[in-house]
Parts: sequence; structure tokens; C-alpha cells
Amino acid sequence: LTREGIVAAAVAVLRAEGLEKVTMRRLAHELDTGPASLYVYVASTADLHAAVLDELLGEVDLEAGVGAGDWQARVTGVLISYIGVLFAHPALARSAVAARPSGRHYLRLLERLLALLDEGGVPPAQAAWGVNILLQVATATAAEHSGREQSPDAEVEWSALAQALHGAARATHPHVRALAGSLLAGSPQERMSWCFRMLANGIESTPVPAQAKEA
Amino acid sequence: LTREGIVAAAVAVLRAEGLEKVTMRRLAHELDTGPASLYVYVASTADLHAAVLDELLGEVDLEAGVGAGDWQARVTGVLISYIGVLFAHPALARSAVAARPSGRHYLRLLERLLALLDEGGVPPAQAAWGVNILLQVATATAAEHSGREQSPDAEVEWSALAQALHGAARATHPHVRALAGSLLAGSPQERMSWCFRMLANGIESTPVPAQAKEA
DNA sequence: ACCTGAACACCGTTCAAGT
DNA sequence: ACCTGAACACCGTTCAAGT
Repeated sequence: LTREGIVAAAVAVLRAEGLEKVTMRRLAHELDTGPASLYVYVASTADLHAAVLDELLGEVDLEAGVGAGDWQARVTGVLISYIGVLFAHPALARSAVAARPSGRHYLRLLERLLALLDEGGVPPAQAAWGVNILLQVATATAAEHSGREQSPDAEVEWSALAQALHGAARATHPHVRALAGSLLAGSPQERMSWCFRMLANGIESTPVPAQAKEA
Repeated sequence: LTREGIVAAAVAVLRAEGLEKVTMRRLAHELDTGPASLYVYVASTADLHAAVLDELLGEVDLEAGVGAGDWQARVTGVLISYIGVLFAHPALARSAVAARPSGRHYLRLLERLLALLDEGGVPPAQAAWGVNILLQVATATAAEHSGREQSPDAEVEWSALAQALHGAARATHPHVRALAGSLLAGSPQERMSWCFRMLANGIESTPVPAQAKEA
């Protein structure tokens, strides 16, 4: 019984049955012991899920989009690969939104993104704050979309939104009414590409406050 | 026993003890019945939490930042008010990341943000896609920060990250090493203000693909 | 229709006691 | 030090049976 063994078993259960089944009791059963035994190596369920997340992050393709011309496309490529990895594990994406990861694969991803921003000539202080938002948006996007395909009432939720938007009263919600089409328009791919280009533009052109440059 | 009564009881429990206690069994106990009875009015725990979220959204101050000069400051004001509301209920913020809300208070917020972007002269198609990202970032920010103060090991997690960043090897993680200070710099307020200004700049200056303008 | 008791199939975490 | 049985205090959801 080791931490690595427990995490490996957790990843196996994740791939086979999803994060919902990655529980202390289930893992204990898998490793032929009782749940109490795991607490010697793992602080809590949250700790375990964080370890599983970092393991998965090893699959992100850091060279994605290297063929493409500009640095913005390369950043987009890496982040879309990151989203792809999280897409495969809906619940993990949701847990990643609240987590403050610091594992080795997370650091590797951070280093790569900072290198790409540097290549693009983005001022370092802006790159530092910007990379946080890039990862935050990517994580949230994965969490949001993965909510869709996972649960059976996701389709219901989506059409409830579409109905609410199109049914908004012209008198009280003129902008929602006028833009209902645009709000729902575009494929996920189109929206993600636009989103990351938009973020790159914003990060590139928005200076941070002077005193925050070195702290 | 009505849906409104159940939601009202849920909000009361949320305020008193947090979302973790807003469970079917607990609410049933509160309303002097069995958990099975609630399923006549509420489809699932997720449905219940979504209803509670929309209720809370009624507290967002849509006029925040109206004193300030430019539209960007007004958008930032509304979103910081939104973050403030979610901050008070950590777990709700996390659940909001995956949810696709469509309640009346959510629509009211959407309408206000679209109006502010319109005032700012942002092209409608860009405003439509942009408002999604603005709300997504605000929600994720609340979820992230609320993770901190809530759990006792949040401080541990944070210092683990700080250590990882400062301890990154110069050879393998040169950018992380060089920017460790900047990555952690700034107050939450400074970072949020920068973030929303950055997003406003990006949204304003990044055209959407032609075919997505009307769909 | 609406309501409910009881059951099914689970959870995380702690702790005293053992090896 | 490491491991464990057993317990404490819970969950969501379903369904047959009642009113």
C-alpha cells in the first residue's frame, strides 16, 4: 500500500467508471483493505482527486498547434488539447475549477504557456496574470460542456435556456431578445477559437498596474 | 407543500449552514415530511440547487459602478457585485460553473450586461459571445476564491503552489521561475479589475467569424 | 394526484484496538 | 509506524402502498 498505488488505482477507476466512483470506500475495496487504511497516504477525497487530475494533465499535448503560424494559434492549440483531456472526464473538470493545482504536470503546462506568451512578445507581468485567466477559462469551458453530455437532463437544461432567451419579453429584455440568436450561435470549436484569440488580444494590450509588476 | 416553499426553505438552510446541508433529506426534515415527497416538486438535487442559485442572483447590484466614467468600469462593477454574492456561498459558486442557468434573475443580469456592452459600442455579435465569457470568468473566480476561505487546508494548498512556483528548477522551468513573483502578485481586487478590463478590451477588438453573426 | 414508509445502495471520516 | 473493524452520521433516489 503506497500513495502511488492508490493514485494508480484511482486513475484506473476514473477511466473505467468516472470520478463519481473514485471514492475512498471503492478504492479500499479495489485494494483489498478498509477505507481507514487509505488515510495514511491520502489526506482526503479532495487530495485524491487533485492527484488524479495532475496525473491526467500528463496527457496534454504541449506541441499542439506548432504547425500554425502565430503564437496565438499555438496557445489555442495547447489549451484545446487541455480541454480535450478534461472533456473525457466531466466530473474531474468540475473539481478542477475549485482546485489550486501544483503538481508536476500542471507546472509543465504552465511553463509551456508562459514560453509561448514570451515568444509572442507579451510583457512578462501581463503574461503572468494572463496565463491564469487562460487556464481558468479553459477549465471552466471543459466543466461547462462536460455537464452537457454527461447528465440525461442536460438537453432539457439547454432547451430551457434557448426558450428563455427567445421568449424574453421585448419590453423588459430588449437586448436579450435581439441577440438570442447570436448568444447561441456557433460551434463549440468556433467559440473556443474566438475566445482564446480574444483573450490573447486582451492580455497583449492591457498593462497591469505599476506596483504589481514585481511582488 | 409547494415548489416555492421548498426553494424558500432551501435558501434559509443555505444562509444558515451552507449548500452542503441543502439536501433532500434535510429539507424534508425541515418541512416535516419524508424525502420522497419532495420529488413531486423538484426533479433532483441539481434542480434544487439551480433554483436556489437564481434566487440568490436577485441580490446582484445591477447599478454598481454607475458613478464611474466608462462602460468598462460599469461592467466590472456589476460583475464584482455578482462575485460578491457568490463569495458568500462557496459551494454554490462551484455548482454554478457547471450549471446552465435560465431563471428570471439570471436573465435580468444578462440583459443588463448586454445593455452596458451596447452602450460601450461593442458590436452585437461580439457582445453576445463576450458576455458568456465575462460571466464564466466571474463565476470561476468566485468558485476558485471561495475554495480558499472555506476549507481548512486551503492555506496549505496555496503555500504548496507558492513553493512549487518558487522552487521550480531554472533548467526545466525557466519562465515559471522567473515569473514566480508576478504569478502570485497583486490583491484579488487588482487582479479582478485587470481581468475585466482585459476582457473588455479583447471583446471590443476581436471580430467573430462572419457566419456566426446571425444563426 | 399527491404523499409517504421503507428500502436499496451507497458516502467520508474517525478512533480505539491490534500487529 | 502502519493497518483495520466497526461505528457515527449521513447521502440520493425509487417504488409499492396508501389517501
